[in-house]
Amino acid sequence: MKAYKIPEATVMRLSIYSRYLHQLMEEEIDTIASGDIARGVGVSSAQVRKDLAYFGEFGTRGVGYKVEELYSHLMKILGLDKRWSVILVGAGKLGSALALYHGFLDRGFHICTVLDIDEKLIGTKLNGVIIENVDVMNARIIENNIEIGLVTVPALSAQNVTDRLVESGVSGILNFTPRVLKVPNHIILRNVDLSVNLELLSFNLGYHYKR
Amino acid sequence: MKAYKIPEATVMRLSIYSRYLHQLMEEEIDTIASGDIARGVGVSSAQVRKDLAYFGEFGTRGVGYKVEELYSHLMKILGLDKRWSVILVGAGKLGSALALYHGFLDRGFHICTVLDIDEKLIGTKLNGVIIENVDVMNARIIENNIEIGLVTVPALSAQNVTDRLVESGVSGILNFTPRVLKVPNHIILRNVDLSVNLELLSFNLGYHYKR
DNA sequence: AATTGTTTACGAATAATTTCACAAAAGGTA
DNA sequence: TACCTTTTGTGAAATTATTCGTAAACAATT
Repeated sequence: MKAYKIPEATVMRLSIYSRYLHQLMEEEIDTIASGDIARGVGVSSAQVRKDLAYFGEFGTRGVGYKVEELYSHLMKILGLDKRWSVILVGAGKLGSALALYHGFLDRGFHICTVLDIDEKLIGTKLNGVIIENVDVMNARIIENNIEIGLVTVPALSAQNVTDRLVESGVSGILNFTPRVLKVPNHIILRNVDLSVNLELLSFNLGYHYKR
Repeated sequence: MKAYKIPEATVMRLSIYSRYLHQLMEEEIDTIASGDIARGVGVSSAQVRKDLAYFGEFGTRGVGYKVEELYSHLMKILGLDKRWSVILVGAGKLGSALALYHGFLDRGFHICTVLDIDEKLIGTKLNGVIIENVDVMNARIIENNIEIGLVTVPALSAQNVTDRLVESGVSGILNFTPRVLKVPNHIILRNVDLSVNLELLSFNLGYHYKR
């Protein structure tokens, strides 16, 4: 274990492993070998061990891993042993879809503030949270200790909203718009493209390599 | 150009490039260099050229690429020059979120059938499409020429729904459940995890490599 | 206590992807 | 026409990620 730079693919897989381990816990299985995890999530056993090796030694030779123990290690590594406060900016189709989706809360991401500029939306509730005017952004971020912002506004407002999120002090931003956003170095930015997966599927269905 | 196996990362980037080119078309820019695309989407110019090189020679040395021309090449490569008929199985929180999201239709993916087993949902409309009982799956897939299925049911039903989709003749499946699904070799399967991006963010925010 | 069968951890080997660097092609200019 | 500038296309090099192969560790059994 040396752990300087962890490959993104490794982190993604850890997230997958953790979900699989959770499933095993429900099935009351308490020990598992890398090969079983591998089969369970569709990678190689060497991959599983290599991924884990970035962070330490969690297993017992000849035995495997204690499910609960490994699970909590992974959750800790992923930063999911705490509750994250999240602000959602843009309560349109995509934004409200995300707000309604339970998968985030299940993993500790609590959308505690939802903002928009549309007067028709402001004041209505989304999954129990009142949609407010973007003007209150700074106040809400500070009072709720919000660290993560989800940007689901129209492309043209994306950079503006992002700048305001940064000024207000969030540390991470998940950008759902198809725009490249500029943020200072200390801010973690990730871009999400919902339809890219469908397009990958479309490519694989259609592209039967000419030549 | 040899193009046997195209890296997945390349296909993802093509999708990004295509969106950026579309933006350029709206701005009525008609020629662009790889370096500009690169800056626009946040990769290196060599990367852009390498990615394109898998599929042919689209540019003019000393000049760059004709925006519209490259755009339509990319859309063709990605299989987005046609309309895809899509079936959505599972009209719960996540399913309805996806059905309401416009981004899919914008890229040619038309969700023309939505199924569920919940009597309370069946008969109601989602984005203009009536939710029907899963019993009609086979009929709808055939009559609408559906090739792609989105699985947004609870984890426990996922494999069952998948099997039925395969039997009914879809060629591609996008799995939104946290389960590893088994499909025959000729079926293209992709797994999507909505919260994995948030978790990657969480990891990057939290993990300041001990040792 | 010795033996056997597993399974991890990890360095080494291999494979895949990205970046580099430059010749070749095109357009513009004199 | 010759020359200059720009930018592509692409092998080669560098980097990054994955797989392989095996020693070491452990449990179970005799």
